[in-house]
Amino acid sequence: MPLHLISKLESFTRLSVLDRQALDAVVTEKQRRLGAREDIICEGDNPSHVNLILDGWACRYKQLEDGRRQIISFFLPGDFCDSHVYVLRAMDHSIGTLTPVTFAEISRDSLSQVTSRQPRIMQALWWDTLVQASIQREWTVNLGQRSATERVGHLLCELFLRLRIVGLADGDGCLLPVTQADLADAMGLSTVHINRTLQELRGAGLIVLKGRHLTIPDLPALQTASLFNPNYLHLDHVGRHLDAGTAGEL
Amino acid sequence: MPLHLISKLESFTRLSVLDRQALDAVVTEKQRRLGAREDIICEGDNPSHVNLILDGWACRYKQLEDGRRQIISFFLPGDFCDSHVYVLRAMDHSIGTLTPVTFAEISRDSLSQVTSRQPRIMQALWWDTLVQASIQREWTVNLGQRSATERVGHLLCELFLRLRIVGLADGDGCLLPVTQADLADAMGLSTVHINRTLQELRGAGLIVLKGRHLTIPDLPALQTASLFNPNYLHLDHVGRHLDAGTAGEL
DNA sequence: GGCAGAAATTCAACTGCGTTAATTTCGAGG
DNA sequence: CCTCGAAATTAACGCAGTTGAATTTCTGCC
Repeated sequence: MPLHLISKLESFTRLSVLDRQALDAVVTEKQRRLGAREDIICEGDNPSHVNLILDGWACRYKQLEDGRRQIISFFLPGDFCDSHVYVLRAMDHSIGTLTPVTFAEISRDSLSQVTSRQPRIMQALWWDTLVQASIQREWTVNLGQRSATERVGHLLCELFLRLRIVGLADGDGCLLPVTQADLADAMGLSTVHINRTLQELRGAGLIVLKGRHLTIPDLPALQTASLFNPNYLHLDHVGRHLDAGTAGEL
Repeated sequence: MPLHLISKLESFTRLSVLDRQALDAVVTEKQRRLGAREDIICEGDNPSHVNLILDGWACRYKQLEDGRRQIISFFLPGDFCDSHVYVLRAMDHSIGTLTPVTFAEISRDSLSQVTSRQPRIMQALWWDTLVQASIQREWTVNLGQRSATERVGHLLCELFLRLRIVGLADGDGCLLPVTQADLADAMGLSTVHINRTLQELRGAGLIVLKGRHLTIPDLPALQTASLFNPNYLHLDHVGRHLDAGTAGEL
């Protein structure tokens, strides 16, 4: 049961075997797979269920009438694309894949059944939802205040830590399966300048980026250079669990 | 009972007399008042209750170590500052007043009691929460893609419409009780450039801004100029209710 | 009505990032 | 191994927005 979601939720609270089984059942119910650069759901659609990314990277994005595109958030394995969307009448943005993606379609009923029967899961999903909102706020700060270098550095710190809690980091590195154009759309910069910025980070020895693999040889250094403060990811519980030696290697 | 929150929620769903009474009780429980430029709650604090703005303007903000400040969102009368914050261990941002503010401190228990007893309220608060998240996403687009003029125009459209659904607009205008420095911190621009931008919008006849009062003589024109699409505010229900002649003038 | 501090406005010099476009490298498929 | 399209890289030039500082206009208060 290699469920990234579980590994993430367990960084917040401990789940019982029953909890895990319940989650597993919900996720197994209906799965879909898409190739890279396809839409999972489009602006204007009427959302009927919740999507959970199981494998691959996706993103939320909006396209302005004149073609400009903003990537609003990245979805990594274990991320929900909007629990509770169905309260709203129509999607105000689209969700698309960046790489080939496997995801679970969870019906409104299944989800509310699990959460009402397993209060731990309810609590954990709440935590996850709040963290996602917090990440969105941090992006506002990132786009509003940070220079290009700080901004990109900050994003790389965030993605690395997020991948780490779902068990997708390898030591001091991780996969970064997106193009520089994608990064540009996310950071509100041009591709040319993203390229310049990455060179600069490489030149300063803060990152090693070859092909689709990112290494951060000195995370604290990159964090400092990017004015990155991890508190917004609310990982405060993680340490304790790892120390207890229970979660961590799921 | 001049509760802006109620007027907002009724733009989403109809509330019963009981619903309204319940909300009123919760809000009356404990109220506080602060002057302008004070903090309601600070980064690092452990949140114990939910705050609801009753009167005045506040904002969410983050301050970087080197002093740069980003306003992450504006809170208008009727806005909740994070339902469910208390799930998290510590605030990752601060909430401060921009004008003198009256707000209600709602305890975790009171809130969960109301929502469990009045499902309509639960549903309406969910809608409100999702709309707030949607606004945060739109700010990401705003900061990432729009030019200074579009960006400021977009913000003014948003604030006007948000004030309108809580009954605080007067025809084609509303109060705008914030300084240009505040707008600058929200838009990721310098005060100098905010000033230039406002001049430009004035020059184009898109806004009239005198003292603390804003008039938008031709809202569709400002919307077009700002690439503003109101769908992200999810007001789709409002029209129907107003047509029915029930809500609107609360 | 006058004073003090805050807010708004204006100016000029400067720069970070965008734009356009050309060139090189990479990766998947034949 | 070769080819083709996508992605990455590089360079030159322009502009939107910044910085710092000075000036003017408000606003609240005595």
